[in-house]
Amino acid sequence: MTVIYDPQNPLRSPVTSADRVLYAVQQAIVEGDIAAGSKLTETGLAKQFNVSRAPLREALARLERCHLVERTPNAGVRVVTLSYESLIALYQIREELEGLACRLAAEKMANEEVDALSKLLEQHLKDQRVREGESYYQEAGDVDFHYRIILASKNQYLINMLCDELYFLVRMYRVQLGMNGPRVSRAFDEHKAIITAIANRDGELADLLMRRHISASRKNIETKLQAHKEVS
Amino acid sequence: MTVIYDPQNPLRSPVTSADRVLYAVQQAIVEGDIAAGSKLTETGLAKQFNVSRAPLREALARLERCHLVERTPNAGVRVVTLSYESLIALYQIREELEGLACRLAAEKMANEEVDALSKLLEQHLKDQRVREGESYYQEAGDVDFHYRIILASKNQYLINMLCDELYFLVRMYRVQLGMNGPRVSRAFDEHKAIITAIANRDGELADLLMRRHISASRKNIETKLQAHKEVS
DNA sequence: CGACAGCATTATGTCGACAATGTCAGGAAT
DNA sequence: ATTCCTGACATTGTCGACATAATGCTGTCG
Repeated sequence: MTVIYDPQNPLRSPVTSADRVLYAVQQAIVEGDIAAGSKLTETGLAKQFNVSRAPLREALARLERCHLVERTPNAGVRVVTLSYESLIALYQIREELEGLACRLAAEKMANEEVDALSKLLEQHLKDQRVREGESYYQEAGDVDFHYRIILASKNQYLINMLCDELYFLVRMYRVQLGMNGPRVSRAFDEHKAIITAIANRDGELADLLMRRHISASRKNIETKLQAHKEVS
Repeated sequence: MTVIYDPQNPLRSPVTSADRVLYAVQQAIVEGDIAAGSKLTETGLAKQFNVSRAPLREALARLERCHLVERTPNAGVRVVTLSYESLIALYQIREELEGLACRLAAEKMANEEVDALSKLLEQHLKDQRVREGESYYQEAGDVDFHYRIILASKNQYLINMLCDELYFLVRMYRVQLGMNGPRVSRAFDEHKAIITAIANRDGELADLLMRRHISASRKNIETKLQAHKEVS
């Protein structure tokens, strides 16, 4: 299985042309450089990236896998549009799966890993760039935290579904709606509580806290999305 | 998004060569005609199905998506092998996601849909072929029941993940380990209880019952897998 | 006898071209 | 004026061939 987020390959160095194109287009979609809802033509993208349509089609297929584009047979692919319904649907699943991930992590994480994660969090708290609310670092820190717990679950399907199939979409919502508000410090406290639960090997509590954390995050995005819709 | 199990297209009529090949290979893997763990070569399969490698590669990519094969860059694809760890991992996720599906179905299913599902179940109970334990019909009936609930959740990501990405693997375990034992009647009772909970709009209970139902199913398969391993 | 290096073979990755399908604008008929 | 048909255009689906990387064999060396 091609794991897009490969713990052995965190920098995602492309081994093939299709990888290169995938990473580029993926980022462009997530960050809004390619507008949501716009149509992607194979020939156009192929020219743009100086590759033939074969690797490009593979890249599109993999974009479809992570729900960033939708394909209709004989018609083409279109970048997904952000909507209230999709956001809710996405976060409902995140609650379940990341809750499970927490429960499993509480069982399987080595003490050293827990310490490392705890240190990572402290480091992010001290990091000036985070405190100044620079969106990118904050985003990266949060994603890193969630990724580590998911990976610690050691459940291959769970890892694949969350890191490869859902998280790009999560990031798309957060980036495009500009999630850099006052939730930062509260999120840190929530992260801290989750780690503590995991350290205490209290899977049930870790599960509950993660669900609440994600639920709070969802509510936060909901308000932004509301504002976003009112503008457009 | 290409929904492999399309409620509008339950017979999965192939619209493209890639579809045709996909359906054929998918079934062959699920039913064990292509052995678990065996290597699939693009050229070989292309000749076998009288198509070029382009649509075949797409079919393989989609097989990868539903976790039936694993691809290593520049090395090829290999049919997955059944293992205890994978089975557990798979069912852990099913418990969470199908539990969620039940909860959502209890909210969103129309009364008519609940009645229809209830009737479907009664019909399966009466069906002679099911009572005689013919594996295929029993399998189909169970899958149908679960599919309907998942579809009733109206959560696109949930539907996609369960019906398109996980259920072929679930079926692979069941078919290849010969799940046609005495669990049938108990499963029917469990299904019945789930429908009742949904009819009563008790999402919490439906969730719990579905989790237990899947857990029981897992334990049932675990014993078969154990026997399977001891033989081989 | 075992291990390693080099080569031949095979399979995957990529390419450009053709075929089939969908899209859209313009005109004819109602 | 609106609807339907028609045909040209654009885009996707498929093909065969070439480039490149992995696999397996063979012969040689330790």
